[in-house]
Amino acid sequence: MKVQIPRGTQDILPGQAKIWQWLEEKMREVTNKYHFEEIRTPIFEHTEIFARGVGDTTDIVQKEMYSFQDRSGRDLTLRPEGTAAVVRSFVENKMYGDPNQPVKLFYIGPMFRYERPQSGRYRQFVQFGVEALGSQDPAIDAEVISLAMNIYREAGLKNVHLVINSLGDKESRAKHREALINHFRPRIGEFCEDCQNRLEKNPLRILDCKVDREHELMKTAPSILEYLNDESKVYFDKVCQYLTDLGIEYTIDSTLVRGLDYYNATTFEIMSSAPGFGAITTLCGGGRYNGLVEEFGGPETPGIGFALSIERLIAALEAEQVQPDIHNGLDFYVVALGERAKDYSVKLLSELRNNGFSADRDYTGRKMKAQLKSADRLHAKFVVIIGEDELDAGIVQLKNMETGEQKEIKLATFIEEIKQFAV
RNA sequence: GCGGCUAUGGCGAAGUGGUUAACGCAUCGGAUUGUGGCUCCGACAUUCGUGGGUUCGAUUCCCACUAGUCGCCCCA
Repeated sequence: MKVQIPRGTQDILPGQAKIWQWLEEKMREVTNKYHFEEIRTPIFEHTEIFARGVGDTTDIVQKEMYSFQDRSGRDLTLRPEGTAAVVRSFVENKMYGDPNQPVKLFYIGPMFRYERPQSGRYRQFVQFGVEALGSQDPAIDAEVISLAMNIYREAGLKNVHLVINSLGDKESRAKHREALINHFRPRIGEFCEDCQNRLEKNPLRILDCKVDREHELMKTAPSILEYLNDESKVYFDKVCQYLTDLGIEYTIDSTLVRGLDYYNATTFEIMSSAPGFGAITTLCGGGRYNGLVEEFGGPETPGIGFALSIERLIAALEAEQVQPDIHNGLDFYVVALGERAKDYSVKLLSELRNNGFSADRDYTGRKMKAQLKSADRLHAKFVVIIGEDELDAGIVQLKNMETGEQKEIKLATFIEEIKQFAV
């Protein structure tokens, strides 16, 4: 038997888990302020949900899904992203009938994609995401973006920047796509192999090719922004205006393309510019998905959301050397010497814990010196020492590990006295 | 799916085609019968990712596999 974690997954050990808890707490605080409420959907769905929602032609659906059949032959897939499932739930639970619109939801949980792992990319990773369904007010776009920026700020990141774009509506996109193909097709032979493949599949992608970035056709390529109809243009301007009002800096990048089919109108990414960060700089991606609810059989309902990866957020924290404010001190460590004292320490520990203190002791039969060393290593604030002499005298020694001071405490009034000194 | 690099004790890390596999950290024990952080002494890899090959002999060379890591595609 191979005792080995599956590829692209990771154990989050106690030290790291503290950082996760800290971040999750921050996220709950922020979403609470913005009044988004948590939704928990299953970790797997019918494969159809993602195929339809994310798009049949996307890389996610074509080559990255963890799909399987259950014992009854149902086609199921471990969720590769959160939005499709949230929209499925929105429709299935008829949340469009909720008098409180828009419906503002957030989720946090593992996602799965069958990819070759590298820095910032895993097969199981955790996304935090937000979805606002039922409003087409540019102010909600700005609110969603501001929420994301807030999370990074609360986490303590400095080197993040927002990139925003508008893909317009279906019609604008189709026209732009056609214009791009016409622009590149006559001379596509001069481009790299990847770009030649992109021409029909996703011509927008050609624009952020790293190989051919100096080609003259790149500079003269039609921009999506020129193809926006008046309505889309006004909407996008308004989103940008709100961002400015909120004091959020951004850059407009008309080549910003998102890899999922459901996006339209506003799209955005938040990237890390921290030095030493890996090749993958996208921390967060999101956008509008008007039309997705209808795709799942619901009424016409606009939506916008984003997803961010906790793993990448933590990587960014490390790159910026942000130290989360995490304390894990132990209040008491009980040093017991001899069988009788060890027996008694069980009671002492329980008393301490029942009074709200964190407390631990040695269970490996170490000598006193080693027990104190353990207490020191665990950053215990106090050590309670109990041996034969103390037991006979009905006392314990209370030692302050920071100052080294030590005093006797009567067992009869143990907790009362402890509370005086330890609080 | 494609490519580069890597794989030695709990961790970090030297090393050699030949027989005792450096060192540092951590850990444990002792110096100090019951008092931590400093110091000193001692202990701690029948074994060098797995499988195969070359060889009198492989941890060292070759191949495959597995895993890690970084990058491409694409994405969070």
